[in-house]
Amino acid sequence: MCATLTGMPAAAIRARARAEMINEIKTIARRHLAAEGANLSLRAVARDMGMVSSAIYRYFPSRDDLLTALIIDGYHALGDATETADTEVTDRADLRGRWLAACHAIRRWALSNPAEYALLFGSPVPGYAAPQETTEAAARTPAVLIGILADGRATGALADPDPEELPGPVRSDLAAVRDRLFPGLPEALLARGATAWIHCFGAVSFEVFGQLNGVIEAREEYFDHQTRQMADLIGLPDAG
Amino acid sequence: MCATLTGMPAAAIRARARAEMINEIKTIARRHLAAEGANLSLRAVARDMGMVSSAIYRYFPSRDDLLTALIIDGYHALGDATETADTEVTDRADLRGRWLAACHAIRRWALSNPAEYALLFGSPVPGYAAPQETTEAAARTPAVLIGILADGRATGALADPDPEELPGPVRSDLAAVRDRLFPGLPEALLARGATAWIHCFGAVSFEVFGQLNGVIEAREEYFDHQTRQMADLIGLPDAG
DNA sequence: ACACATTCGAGAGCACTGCTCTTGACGGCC
DNA sequence: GGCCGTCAAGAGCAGTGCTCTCGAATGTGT
Repeated sequence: MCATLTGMPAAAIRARARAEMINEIKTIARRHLAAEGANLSLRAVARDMGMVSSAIYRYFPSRDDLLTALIIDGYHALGDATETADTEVTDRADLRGRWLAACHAIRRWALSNPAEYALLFGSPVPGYAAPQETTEAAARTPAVLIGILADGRATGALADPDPEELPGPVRSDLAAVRDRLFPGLPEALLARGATAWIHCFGAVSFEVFGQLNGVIEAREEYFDHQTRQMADLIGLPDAG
Repeated sequence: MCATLTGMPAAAIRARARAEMINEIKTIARRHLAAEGANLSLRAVARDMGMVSSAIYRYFPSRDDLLTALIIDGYHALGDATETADTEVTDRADLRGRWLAACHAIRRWALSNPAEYALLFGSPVPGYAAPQETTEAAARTPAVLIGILADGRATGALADPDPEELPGPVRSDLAAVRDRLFPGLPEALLARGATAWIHCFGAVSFEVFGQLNGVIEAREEYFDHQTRQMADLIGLPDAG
């Protein structure tokens, strides 16, 4: 292995070791997160790595920075899961199928990674303000959902809702989002998509945060049913 | 004041002092919760009371028990707010008006008590399992919402949705809830109400947990708009 | 009236946390 | 060989939840 490294400048190999170290810290931190929930202990992570706690601070200046890194990774993981679920629907014109696939992917990811999901969408940490990078990564998941609607409008499958159904201030807020991310999309269609996305988030949070305990047992069917109701609200047509 | 107490048996006056102590602890704990978020410190509460931390354990066997008490209080406060908002609508036949009033009351309470709201509906504490008492208190708020639908069905204002729109397992889960709380209500109507309630929870959580930051500024109008969309989904008629 | 039991607050102490600062060991670069 | 940046280690600070023991009240039974 030295053979492969001799050619590299010293700075590069150091940077490489550093990156691997950061990755290992994040991996172990994720494991702790999954096992014990949000109160992540730097010392415990350090113990698992056979290091002393102060050494972690060489790589993350504070616990919050570690959490930020995990949050960004989480948003990307969720975004990836949602994107692939959408792209795996071969019939691109099947808007409802794509919508359902994306929503189910969100739910599945959340159930597989409840602690990370709680980190992303649960109660915010008191003193913690999400830096700009997180909001960019966070936008990926709703972007997939709204993208389905944009596709539908582009092909004429989705009619433009009456813009008058939106209150003025809401319309201009949404217009700003539209201009940034989905040029040409009518605000009212964006609003319907946002409502459905917020419902999806609510349904997943309800389940992951335990509010469904003792009430609904057929969780997946229930989620599917609700998602279909919301697809109706958006006006997503059945396939074919 | 001794005059008012001399007649009481000693046990009663002790119990009274104890109850006042418990109330003061909860009040101060709530203040800390509002100021610094979920990581409530028993020692800080004790300091504010001029007591030593171990004395708190005379009244609450653990921090989790204090949290449980705060959670139950919170559910009741939210339930009260929602109930009064509904009952204050004088035209009891105005189902949509009652629904909107209740949802707005939920949002207002959450915005006024974000830390308590996070305690109720945010990420669950890792080792913490909500005892039975909390779920009873928790049921009050959705009960108000579903009660509006039950009223509408009783007066014939709300038609029964097609029961076939529900998957079998979901239907039997909901039937169990119905038999416990809303006898006679069709499962499909209950399902629509639950979907709208879950959306309401999602919209409020989205706002309280900061996911709307930098995206929507006209928060109240936006919430109102979404709630009206959901009222349409339920089939709530306009007033009159 | 005296002894007993209960209740309560205080204090010390344990094991743990995030974080800071200092120290000493490496390993390339001039 | 000397210099400098990088790194891990250790001690230490202030804080946490929680347990245990102690002394001081206070009301009760004899």
